[in-house]
Amino acid sequence: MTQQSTKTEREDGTGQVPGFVSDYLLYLLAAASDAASAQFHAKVRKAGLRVPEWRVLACLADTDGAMITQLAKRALAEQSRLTRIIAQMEDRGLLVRRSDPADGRRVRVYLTDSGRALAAELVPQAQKHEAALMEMLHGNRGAQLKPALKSLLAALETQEDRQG
Amino acid sequence: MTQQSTKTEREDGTGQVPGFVSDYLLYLLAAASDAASAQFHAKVRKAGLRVPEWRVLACLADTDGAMITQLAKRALAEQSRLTRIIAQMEDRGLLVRRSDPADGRRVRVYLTDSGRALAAELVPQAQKHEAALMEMLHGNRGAQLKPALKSLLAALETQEDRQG
DNA sequence: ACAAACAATATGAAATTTCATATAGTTTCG
DNA sequence: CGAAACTATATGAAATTTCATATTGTTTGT
Repeated sequence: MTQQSTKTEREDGTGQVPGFVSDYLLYLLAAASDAASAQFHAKVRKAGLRVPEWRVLACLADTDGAMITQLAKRALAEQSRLTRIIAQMEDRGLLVRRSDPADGRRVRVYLTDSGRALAAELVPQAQKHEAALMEMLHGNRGAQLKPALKSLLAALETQEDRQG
Repeated sequence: MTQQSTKTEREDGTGQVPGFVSDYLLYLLAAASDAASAQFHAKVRKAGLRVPEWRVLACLADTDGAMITQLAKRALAEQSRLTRIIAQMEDRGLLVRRSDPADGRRVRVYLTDSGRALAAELVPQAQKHEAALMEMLHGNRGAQLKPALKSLLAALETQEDRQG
């Protein structure tokens, strides 16, 4: 029996209780996402961006000229929120919006040189941070993490598609 | 440039590009967390709770009488935000706050009968939903997901501890 | 070609979140 | 003991987010 304390609670910060939450998949996902992102997100903020802005930047670095709706999905933000984030980023000169000549409802978003420069600075930092994380998981089950997550995402997308 | 497709874009909703983001661990974690939670969080809202409130409820179902700070960590919310969420939940009669007799700075939070009843309704629903998710991943790499996430969390906590 | 249905983005207004800091209680140590 | 340092929670004020819906543009069916 390692710790059958009669104390009311543990003093280890997270309040390590066995319970439901600690083994609940949605908690593990959210907590892991939070914890894993924390350090890098601090760098993002030092670079003058908030997290959703960084996400937009990264998405655009991958796919310049994306539509608002696509960006919202990819950057995990609700559409009206994304519209305003894009507006702010445009004000700061990181990107420009142009309506799609082929379909006037669509607004396409393009990085400016300044935005591209910022992306060129942050993406490698993100990759470096990711490498450090993977390194940290070495020997453990790190190698299985990404494939498992992709698998989950794929399954969920399939499900979504079936449901409309 | 890497992108030699002549098409302006893909039409599959997520804008499936190879790119950086799609294979980036922090994106996979955040996206998986989001997507996996979506359905259940809809149920939570139908039960009249917002997501952070549900988290608080679940945490308290595990560890009644937790402190604000502990709850904030566990429910993945910033302290001042949690304070206000707790206040709202108290107004709704889901929980009560009592200051710790042993240390007057601490506020301990206890579920009321009403709160406990709600938890007793939602926790099994969460478990059922989780089971469905795990089921969905069957044959895939589902079995490895939780251990991998726990491993990541453990590694990150260790790291945090080292850094203070 | 027209109206209805649909799709993409924008926006007002209320609610929430954040950030910095205030407040209150506790521990440390000279 | 008493002051300084610290810890836990609360709060004001600005900024952001959400929700519902408006606006604008496109497609479909007749």
